[in-house]
Amino acid sequence: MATLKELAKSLNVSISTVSKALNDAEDIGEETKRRVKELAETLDYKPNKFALGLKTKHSKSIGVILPDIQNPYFAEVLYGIEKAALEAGFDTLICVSNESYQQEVKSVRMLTENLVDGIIISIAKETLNLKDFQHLTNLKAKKIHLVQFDRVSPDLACDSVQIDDQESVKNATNQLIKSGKNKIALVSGLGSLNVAKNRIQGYKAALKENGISKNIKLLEVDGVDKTHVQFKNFIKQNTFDAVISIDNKSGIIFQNIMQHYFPERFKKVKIISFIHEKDALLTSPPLNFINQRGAEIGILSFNLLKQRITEKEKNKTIRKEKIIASINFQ
Amino acid sequence: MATLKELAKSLNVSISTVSKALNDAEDIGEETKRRVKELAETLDYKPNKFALGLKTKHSKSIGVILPDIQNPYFAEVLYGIEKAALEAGFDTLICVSNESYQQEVKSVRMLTENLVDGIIISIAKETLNLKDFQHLTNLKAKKIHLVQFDRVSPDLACDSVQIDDQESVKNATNQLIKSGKNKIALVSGLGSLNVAKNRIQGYKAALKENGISKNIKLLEVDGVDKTHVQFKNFIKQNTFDAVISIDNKSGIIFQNIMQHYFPERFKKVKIISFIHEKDALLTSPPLNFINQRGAEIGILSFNLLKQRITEKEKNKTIRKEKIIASINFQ
DNA sequence: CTGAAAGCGCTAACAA
DNA sequence: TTGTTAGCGCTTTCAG
Repeated sequence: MATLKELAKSLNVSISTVSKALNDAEDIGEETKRRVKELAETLDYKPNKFALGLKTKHSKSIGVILPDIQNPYFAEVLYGIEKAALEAGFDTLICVSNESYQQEVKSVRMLTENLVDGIIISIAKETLNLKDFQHLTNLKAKKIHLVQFDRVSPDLACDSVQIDDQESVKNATNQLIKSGKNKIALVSGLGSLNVAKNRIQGYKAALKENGISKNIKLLEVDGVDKTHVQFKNFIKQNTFDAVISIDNKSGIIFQNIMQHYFPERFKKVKIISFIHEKDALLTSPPLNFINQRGAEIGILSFNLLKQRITEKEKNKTIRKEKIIASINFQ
Repeated sequence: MATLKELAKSLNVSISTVSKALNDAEDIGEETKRRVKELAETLDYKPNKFALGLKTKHSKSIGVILPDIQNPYFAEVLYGIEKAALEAGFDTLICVSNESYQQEVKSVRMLTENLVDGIIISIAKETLNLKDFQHLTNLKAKKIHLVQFDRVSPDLACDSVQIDDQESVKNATNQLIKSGKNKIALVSGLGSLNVAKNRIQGYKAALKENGISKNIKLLEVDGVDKTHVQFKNFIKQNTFDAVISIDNKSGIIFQNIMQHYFPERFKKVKIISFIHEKDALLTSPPLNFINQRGAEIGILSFNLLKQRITEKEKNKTIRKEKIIASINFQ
């Protein structure tokens, strides 16, 4: 790897001249700049990140902490973040908390040691339950900016991006009602997450608006892996003409179980689910879906973070972006 | 963050003494070491990575390049790698190539600039087709070690870890045959990947061994997103009593389409699929699955890499690990 | 056994 | 307009 020193020697100028030329300093002659930049280009000069970090105390990189990389929604958000970060010339360090508080603390620590300029996080379930956010509030003192998405804690004073869960589910429910359904069940595999509460509220609000609150039917589980029997019993014991699934798996499972055990009843049921467009094609017929717009959320999160990183004046106003999900009936 | 300088001042010794004490150098008194370490502990001293990297030219970190983070198999391998790396005190930088050659080249470059000690990669489809591995062969000159997994190119002289695809599918096929099936179809969404070729070979080998080569039935597509119609036609036009899916989606889709359009025929068909245990529960009844043992592959890959990084004598022998998949009938 | 000093590659006063 | 220099935090050689 070429260094400033080598460039300087080749061009018979000083190291600082080269440095300044590459950084387009005011006080360097145009001709010199041209020569320096040309040689830098041909030698494929890249500044040494370690020297830079040591000097400047920041790294032009950001950290991302995801609760679960296996969830395609998070993977999609990550895609958006990386894309935006790459374009802006930032490296991205990715950590996965696996929903664990301890792991999240470790991740924050690792990112801090790597002098990231900011962190984008969706908080782990365990952390949310513990309500212990010290590892995150500490970041302010270290001048590391923080943006939350999706799993947003109101206790944290920082920018955030999320789907308007309540409004989105209310919309979806209303659409089902308009299409003639009035016995709508809701299935959740999200446990006690706030996200779940908001989505369920949206569902209830829609039923209430339409005067069918008595038809509320909820199936709530925490994780869907071993819940086939619960699903089957729920189907057996309840009548419904539509189902809303508010996580990324229960809709698929629900449809498949129903099709398998209750094929006749299934024909009259409309299911809509919070899943990725691609996963909607895993079932036959394909599932209707609520698009969480992960990539957009990722891009938006990065842009908020970048603004904080680059703005000189501290702007105290906290930005809370809410996106409405789009709803797709197949 | 505490620095050596601060420790030195507090203890009234020189910076170099502190440095040596923390690194357990031979020539420092036991008592001094104890005092230094104690203070370092209480002040939570962590060496500055940038200073270290600048000095030593390596970073105690590794890079991982995955073709697709949305594939739960890769996510699981990543989990294994991170776990092993964390225990060994290495940071992990993760890149996603999205199956793109250009992105892969960029990722290698980024990792190189970050002075990773080694890279674990599963090569992008596009790169494999282009057969252009220069960005990877270059790594040797930079003393960055390389380990491949899963998508292994024989053109690259480096350690590798993979499922024994041929043997694994042969096993699975034989088990189906033993259970009385003899019209076994194979479905692939993997396009022209080597992995697919090997798996198909295993399937053919098993049929041949059992004298039923005439029953070969293949459905090959590249990506499964918009192939419902192809799947349906295939089912309509062929008779089979079992199906092997060699990617992480086609099995699920196949079962669901069959259950939807051909429920009677479906009852007599046994399906086995290359998917994660959790995804096996997306369908009803659950899918039989071939366990690719992603976490183990991740751990093994990291351990190979770590050996290369830490060994002083260059060992020229290339290690090619092959793991046999386990097969789970539900 | 301990310390002084050089240097990794870079930036940014300050001098010329 | 360009160059000199100090210093970021660390390791390591060499001197004491």
